Amino acid sequence: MTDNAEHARLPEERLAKLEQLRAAGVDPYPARFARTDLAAEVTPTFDTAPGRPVRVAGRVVGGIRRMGRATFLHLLDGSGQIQAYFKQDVLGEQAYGLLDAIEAGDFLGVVGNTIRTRTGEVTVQAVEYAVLAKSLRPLPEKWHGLQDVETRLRRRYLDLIANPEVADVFRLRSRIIHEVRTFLVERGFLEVETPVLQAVPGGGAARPFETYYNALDRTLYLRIALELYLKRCIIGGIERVFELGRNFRNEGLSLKHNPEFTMLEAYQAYADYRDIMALTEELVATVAERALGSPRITLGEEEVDLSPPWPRVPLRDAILQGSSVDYEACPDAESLARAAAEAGLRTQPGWSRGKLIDELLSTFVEPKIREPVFFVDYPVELSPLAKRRPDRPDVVERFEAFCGGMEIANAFSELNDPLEQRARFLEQVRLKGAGDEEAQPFDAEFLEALEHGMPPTGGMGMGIDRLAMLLTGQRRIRDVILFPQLRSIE
RNA sequence: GGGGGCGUAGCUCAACGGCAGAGCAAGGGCCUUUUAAGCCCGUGGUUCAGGGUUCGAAUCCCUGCGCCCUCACCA
Repeated sequence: MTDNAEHARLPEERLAKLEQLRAAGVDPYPARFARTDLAAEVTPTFDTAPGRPVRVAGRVVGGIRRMGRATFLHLLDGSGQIQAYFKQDVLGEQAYGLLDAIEAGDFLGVVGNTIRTRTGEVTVQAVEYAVLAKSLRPLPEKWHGLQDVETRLRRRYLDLIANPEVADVFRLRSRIIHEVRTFLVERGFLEVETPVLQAVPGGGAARPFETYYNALDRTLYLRIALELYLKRCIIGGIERVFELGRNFRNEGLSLKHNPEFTMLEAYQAYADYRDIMALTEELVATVAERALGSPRITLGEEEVDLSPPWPRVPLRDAILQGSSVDYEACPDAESLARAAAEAGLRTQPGWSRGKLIDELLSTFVEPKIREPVFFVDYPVELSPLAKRRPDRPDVVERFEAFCGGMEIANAFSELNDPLEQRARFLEQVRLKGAGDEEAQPFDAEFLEALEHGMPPTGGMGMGIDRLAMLLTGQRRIRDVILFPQLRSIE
């Protein structure tokens, strides 16, 4: 639906019910109701204490079964549903009669005793009830639920009410993030918060959102990564540090991309990328175990085991196997572009060697990955912030973790040689000048910090939305983000 | 941005060149253990918006808006 005027109109029948309540002296929006019981807890406690008094509250969902002088309905609260049963001879004619003004969507508080109905459902038989909030708009249809994707996303609250499995996904997402945080804190990591508004949007390769700060009369950018500030923390002596926060990238929407997304970055002094690999696989398996009860997850038809250790595969071997292209046999962009084109990659003129390698990876390798795997030995030109392997200066101490057809983590032994970092930044600046829009900016303040000395450090970034997709079995990133980006309504 | 599909009642969907419909929701009536309650009766429409073709358009054509799929882009 795109017609705002249509939605602005309130159903007159609902307004009439509201007036009916007010005319009877009922406040349709009272400030409080003393709830003592959650819907989901009423049924399991019935057998040990049948007939006990309870006070439940929630939204009226589903159909109201009005049968003359008896009425049944279900209340939905944050824990689940419970049936309530109203009889005229218990409530009295006036209170019972006011149920006429109650509709699906309204919030009710019910005071009563638990009973088991003829069909076996534990139910609260009302002694009294209170209107807690009158709803002025109808809920989506109860049987088919809410199907229209646009409505589900634009008015997610209706989706949450109509489709209980959606609420389950977000409960699980919360649990996953909690377990990630717990895992890191248990291992001595300190959680910090670093600036979202940055003068130099570094730490990754992406186009930033730009904004303007009036008081200082300067352009600022929303961060695209957490990296450079967390390294400042390491330099400052916080030896294990992490941040769970939102990054912003001014790029396209896809099944796996939203312009704002949640990132975990964790840095550990005196660790290298091998230590971080062990940390990463243990983190994912532990979070799955604690949030789902098992390190085994379901991906479509398949079951995938996240338990460590995950295989370590050189990137060159993975691409060779996936595409028959051996990029180490192609030392320059021209020869690699030819080989990639022969393998079926649709190349574009001007792509760098690094770009070609990345395209080979994402086209021929990434989509086929099911079980978790680490790719290692990344070419230095793809990794301006990573340390070189001492025995092989053409590759860096870096890995990316893949699972279920997605990249879920990226990590390296952090480059802590300030002079080399300066040279790498200058190379990025050169690439930017040559038209590479993803090349990273020169960050003089970060370099100055690095010049004060950073201990050997391993660092890792993990896409939390993608981790949530993996562990909740969702195919689309927007299904694990409550309010994903959509085009605006006129 | 390219290609394809879709947009009809509050919701889920029909009608596909010839009177815009059903189920649910909402309204009225009956019903004191229902749970997709049931039975009876009514109500509800700028067919996304604008233009065109036609005797006649929800239907065909064009433009715009939005959503979905897909490709591109996005490590």
